Amino acid sequence: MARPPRARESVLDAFERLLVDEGERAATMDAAARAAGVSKGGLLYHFASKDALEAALIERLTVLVDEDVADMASAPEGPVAFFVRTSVMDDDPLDRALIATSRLAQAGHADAAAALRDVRTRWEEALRPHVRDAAALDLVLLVSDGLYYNNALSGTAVAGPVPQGTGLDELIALVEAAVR
Amino acid sequence: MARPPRARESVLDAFERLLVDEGERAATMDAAARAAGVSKGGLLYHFASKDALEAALIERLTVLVDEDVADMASAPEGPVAFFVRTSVMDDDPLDRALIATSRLAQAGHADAAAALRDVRTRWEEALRPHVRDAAALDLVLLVSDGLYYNNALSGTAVAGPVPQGTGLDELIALVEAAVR
DNA sequence: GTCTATAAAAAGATAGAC
DNA sequence: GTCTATCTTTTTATAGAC
Repeated sequence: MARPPRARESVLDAFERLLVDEGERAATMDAAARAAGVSKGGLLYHFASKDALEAALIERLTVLVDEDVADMASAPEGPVAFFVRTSVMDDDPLDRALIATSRLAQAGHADAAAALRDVRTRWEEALRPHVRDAAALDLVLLVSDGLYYNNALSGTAVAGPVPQGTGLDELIALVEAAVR
Repeated sequence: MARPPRARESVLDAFERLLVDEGERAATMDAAARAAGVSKGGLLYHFASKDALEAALIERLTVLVDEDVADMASAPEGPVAFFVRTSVMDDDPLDRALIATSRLAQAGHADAAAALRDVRTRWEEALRPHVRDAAALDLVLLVSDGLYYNNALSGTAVAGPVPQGTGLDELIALVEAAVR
């Protein structure tokens, strides 16, 4: 686990990319193998089943969220602003893993849905000390969820209406004023 | 179109229910036919292909959103409060059609994603006159998106953390204070 | 309008060579 | 570790009887 084989990582990357860019239907084992430049047999050496491939993606998400929660706690602009700002997809590894896992959850993968609920709970715990009350906490989390939801939709379609630049700064200011 | 055959409606209802309750993978034509109590051949008389079934669901959503936008304009508590409140799933036809279409979009159905973007644009137009500025409009829409996203996740898994009752009232008050 | 039977394609998975 | 070949199951779709 310390040094995962690069072919294995390539397959997982390709699987994640297919989920994000083309949706769950397109993310077959066959397509993931082809996109990673290996044969189906090669893929199956690293992931014995589709479920194993999906579990590996969820595990990747969990690790990335560990890092994110730590980063959030030490963010200079404060956890709330950091959290809302980083909810806007800039195509970083966490965003990709989150959208990909969301696709699995919507397809009916129970473990993916459970993982997403767990991620949300961890963010909730990290943010609670920094907002006024329960309604304020809901507001921050829901704005973040909304941003992710729109990012998730734009992946498969035309660019979504997610605020960027100045618009994003204004949104953050508005949220901070409401929850502080 | 004035009087759609009831068998046809049963199939569409069943397809929608499978999408919402069990996810896109479970929403096969076979499963929809069985759940509706007809044979596969019976289903195919009404919907010649899976794509036709999906298109009918999207059409259903469009009609329900027409009604919703009209209701919003005449809501006693005002469009913003009405909009946020009705974003919390109470299992009405619009909510179900919206979640079901969202599942298709995440699976990679381009028309479903386009329909959802169109729905969002129509809500945006209806709300714009009732909020202070662009950031306020973003805030309202994102909170709503966040509520739908959480509803969508709870469908396939354990009940989601969506505010209800007093908590919801407080959230609405917070949003209204921020955007008015 | 609804059914059964069947074909055709796609997806997941196994076996064994290299 | 990676490949090709093959098998099984599932899913979509067609044909034609009733």
